[in-house]
Amino acid sequence: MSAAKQDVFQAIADPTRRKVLEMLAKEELPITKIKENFSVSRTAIVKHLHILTEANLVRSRKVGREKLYVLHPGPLVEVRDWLNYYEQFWNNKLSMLKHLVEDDDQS
Amino acid sequence: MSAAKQDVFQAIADPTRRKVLEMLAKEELPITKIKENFSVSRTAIVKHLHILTEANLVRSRKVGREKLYVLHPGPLVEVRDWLNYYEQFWNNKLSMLKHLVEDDDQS
DNA sequence: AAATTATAACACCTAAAGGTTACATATCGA
DNA sequence: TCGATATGTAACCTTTAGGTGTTATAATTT
Repeated sequence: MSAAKQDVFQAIADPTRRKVLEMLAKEELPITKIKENFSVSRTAIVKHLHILTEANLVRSRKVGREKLYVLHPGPLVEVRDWLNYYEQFWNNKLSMLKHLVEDDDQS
Repeated sequence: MSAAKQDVFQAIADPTRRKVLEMLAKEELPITKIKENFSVSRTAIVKHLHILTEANLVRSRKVGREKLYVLHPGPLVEVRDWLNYYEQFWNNKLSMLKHLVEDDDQS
């Protein structure tokens, strides 16, 4: 009965959404306050908040006429777990894969 | 003079690309071999490889008529650094933010 | 009660993402 | 050299992402 949940990787792909997450990590904020930090419309921000909510990365509660959003970091564990698999490569623990991290990295 | 580089967060947002990365972490592979693991067309795979290349997540070299791809994990550091900022929340180190990780997580 | 403020709900637009088919080119093996 | 194999790429299609503006509803303030 659950609608197709938004993928956390897809949710954090957008720079605006990452910035929103950063704001909500520091404090609980209503939509209007969040919007103040961006040049896009409030409607656009609301859409991003919907996506973040579907990915379970934020939670909201209604207080008076305001809707307050806050970070819910739980799903980020999935990203961390995914990353952990690749840690071994830049940690240089597998000598047979040493060449992968030895060459110059122009990024 | 550099073309707008692909964002690594955007590059890893697609499940197919993540699966490709996983394959290339294990061994260097030509396009045709990569394609065998997916039901999409070879052209689609090539496009994904282009995006991964632009994000500098893979490297390739031509050997005979084959083009061999391999993982280049370097740019993943950016994701790790980004994640590290959020580690504190699920590590429960900031008591004032305890409520963020205490509630049930239905994911 | 009236004016203001915060959010919700639509309808709509454009560009990009992700996919396809078709065709061209290059290399290998016999 | 010829056929099979590997890749490059152009043209096209459909869906979605990210954005807009407008209108409606609910709570607050004066």
